[in-house]
Amino acid sequence: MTEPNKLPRQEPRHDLPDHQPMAGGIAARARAAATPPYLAGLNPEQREAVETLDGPVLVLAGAGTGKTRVLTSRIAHILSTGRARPQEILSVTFTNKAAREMKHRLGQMLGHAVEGMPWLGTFHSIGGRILRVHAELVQLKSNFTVLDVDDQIRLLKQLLQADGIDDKRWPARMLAGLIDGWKNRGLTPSQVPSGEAAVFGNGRGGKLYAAYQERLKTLNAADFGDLLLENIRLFRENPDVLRGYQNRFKFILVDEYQDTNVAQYLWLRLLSQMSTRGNDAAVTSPHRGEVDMRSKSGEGTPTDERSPYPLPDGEREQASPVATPEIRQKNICCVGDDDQSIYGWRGAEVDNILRFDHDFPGAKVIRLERNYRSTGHILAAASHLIAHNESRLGKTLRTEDVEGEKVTVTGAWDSEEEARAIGEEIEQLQRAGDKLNEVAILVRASFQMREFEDRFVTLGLPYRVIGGPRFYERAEIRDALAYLRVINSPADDLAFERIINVPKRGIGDATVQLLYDHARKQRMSLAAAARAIADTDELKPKPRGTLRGLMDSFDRWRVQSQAIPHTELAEIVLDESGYTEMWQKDRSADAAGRLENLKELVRSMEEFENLQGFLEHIALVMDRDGGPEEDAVSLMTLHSAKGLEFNNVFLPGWEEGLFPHQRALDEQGRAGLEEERRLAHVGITRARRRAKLYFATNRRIHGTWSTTVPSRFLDELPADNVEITESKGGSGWGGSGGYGASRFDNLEAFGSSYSTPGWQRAQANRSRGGFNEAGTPYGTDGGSRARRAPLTIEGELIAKSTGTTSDYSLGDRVFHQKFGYGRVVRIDGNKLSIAFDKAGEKKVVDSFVQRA
DNA sequence: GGAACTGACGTTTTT
DNA sequence: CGTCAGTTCC
Repeated sequence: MTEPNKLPRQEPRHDLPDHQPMAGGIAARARAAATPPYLAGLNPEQREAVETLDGPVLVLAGAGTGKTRVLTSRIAHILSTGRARPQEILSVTFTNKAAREMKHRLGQMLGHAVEGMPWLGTFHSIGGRILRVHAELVQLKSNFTVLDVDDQIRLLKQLLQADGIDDKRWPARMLAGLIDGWKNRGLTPSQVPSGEAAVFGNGRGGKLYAAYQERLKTLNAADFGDLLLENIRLFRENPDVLRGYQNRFKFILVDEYQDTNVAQYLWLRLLSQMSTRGNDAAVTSPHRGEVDMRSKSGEGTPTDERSPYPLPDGEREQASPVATPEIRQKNICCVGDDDQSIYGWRGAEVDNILRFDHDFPGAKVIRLERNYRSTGHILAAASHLIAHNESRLGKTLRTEDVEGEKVTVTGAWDSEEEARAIGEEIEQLQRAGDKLNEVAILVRASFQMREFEDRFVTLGLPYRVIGGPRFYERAEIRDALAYLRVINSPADDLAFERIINVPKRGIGDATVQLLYDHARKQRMSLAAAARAIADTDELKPKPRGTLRGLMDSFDRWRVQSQAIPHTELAEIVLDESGYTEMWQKDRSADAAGRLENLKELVRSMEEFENLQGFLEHIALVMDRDGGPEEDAVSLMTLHSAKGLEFNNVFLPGWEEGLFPHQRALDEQGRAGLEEERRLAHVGITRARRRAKLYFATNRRIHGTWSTTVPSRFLDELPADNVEITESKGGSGWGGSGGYGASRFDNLEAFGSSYSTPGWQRAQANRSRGGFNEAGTPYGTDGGSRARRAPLTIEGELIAKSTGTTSDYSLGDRVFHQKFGYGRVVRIDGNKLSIAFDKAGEKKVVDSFVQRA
């Protein structure tokens, strides 16, 4: 497993000599005659998916059916039958995590490291690699910078300003979103439909996109979308280059195919065609039929009108709906599950997987339907639910596991009670000996997490939040990287601008503006302008001196960078720039974590040969993950739960408007609803032994309490596999509603089942137009016991055991990793009530705070 | 350069 | 209602 917060190893270079001499065909075949170990234990479908090497293959792998196993076994099979050498296999995933997992498992399977699999990686890292080799063909240099979202937006802001566009009315963020969307769909500036380009900035959207692209070239930079889009352009404009890659890759494997966007599809399409000499068939566009699967329901929501593939002009097929047979498809194998496509809102096209056999004629479709994860009731519930979707290829998951416990549905009065009930159930599981690591709470929206965090802090129940900002998105990491970028590439204006006054050194907006003007006039980089200005008297002495000092520092660092190891350089830079000091002085709650992150950054640099190599990979390859494996409940969104599994899964918030989310319904109509339903399906199928669903009758939305209606998804569950239970949190919701068509779907039906004092009290509160937290003291406080396990968020400690018993007294000033500073206002055993300066009053177990 | 105020916003998130 | 970013004011 990866070490906590470690970067993955540097991707092996693709020009390594073959270190693994492949056996010739005969020997390999002889060896394959006996069942090789990697095939043993596969079920017939899995085996077929592994052994069908020729032609396009789509493996529809339902949740828990051994998807990764099939992929890795297939690679092992290709290698050991001698059909291809490691460097002839292109294997793409979406996330670094998935890529790492595959490398890891492949290594285990083959019994040695997979250094020889240079083309196993994410779409973006592979696209980026190819782009670096041929950078000059797309007007870049091979050391181009990969911009993160923040850089992107700052760049766009500059363009908007230069164009005199009010960025209140037309925010840069919005334009970034549009451009991203266009790139996801494989559209270069000239290919964006004019109507769409017009929606931004009074018709200037398209021009801005073009200007942005141009500016990127000047800066020798590419954004994430470019890594694919420019790759596609590279292939289209340079058939010989494309042919080289087509020849190289004998086999293509794609993971999570249901999440591919149009650009990724186009890229795969280009690479998967057999290279054809002397005719450009190989570089023509993909072939798409006219049938839109989504239209089959005849539902007329306007959102369904959007064309499934707005291909650029000249790319559209005239009449032939099917790919010309002369274009032979390579051995491409896509693995995915249409029922787990949950990234449509981000450009993923479920249609890619739904139309696979159309796009890749003659494709063999193999269904993996045997689930090795969940018990019978859970699987039945999930299957029944997802069967309500129309746009799906259809699979029937089955298990040979026991029936197990039924899926439970529990109603709670409000979200607070929901959290309390779940907290208690978790404690009960814990008492019964279950590991907290085997417990997950999966929420639809991250705001739901808060209630659980508060509750767990009170209970002293260790938890960790999965997701949130990635390592390289953190301000301190980007700042540090910016320094290194400027050293590496003095013309990196974006990086220079980022740190010119970080830490604060008295170079204000006025100075920066002056630099800008000068840079533009003289057509030079900002850093060059800074140097020039520092030699004139355009600036007051103070900023002038500071600026000169900064430039001198960069000169010095740049000289040093030639002589000393890059990790050492990084330490020197962080130290001499005053950056480390800035955080050391900072008294805020997360300063310590930031310093820790900086250390981790430096440590991670060791994995790379030099600064340049580090910078080239960092934007693409760096991610969170790992973290100490203390026993703790996992708290995350449904989206980030994909691919994970737990014995016990709690699914709160199953209410109309929240889940399915109103916005998905409003903006995407039926397609949106179906994606939400897939999300529900993903959620339930994460569970091995227990899946527990909850809904709250009242939830605070945007500050005001509103009454909610249980999710329609609850009604779509099969009665036989579901048990309706009473909330253990107190007032509870009686299960008297019974089964049938409207178990949950109308408020009266279950509202009437309330008869507890709690409900009445709340009812009274509601008639007053709302009620506060103190007004809803339902149930009892869960058994609170101090636990000594440290808490982590993404590997950062948020609470540490002090090892001492409660010896705080009233009025003590304390510090809490999550809530910051506060004062003890009440003591109840080992539980303290603390009035936090920022977070308000909270009950906290004493071991979670330290003296300030 | 930092505190204090104001206004907008309030799903999901990888690379 | 609460947060956060952006702005203003000292």
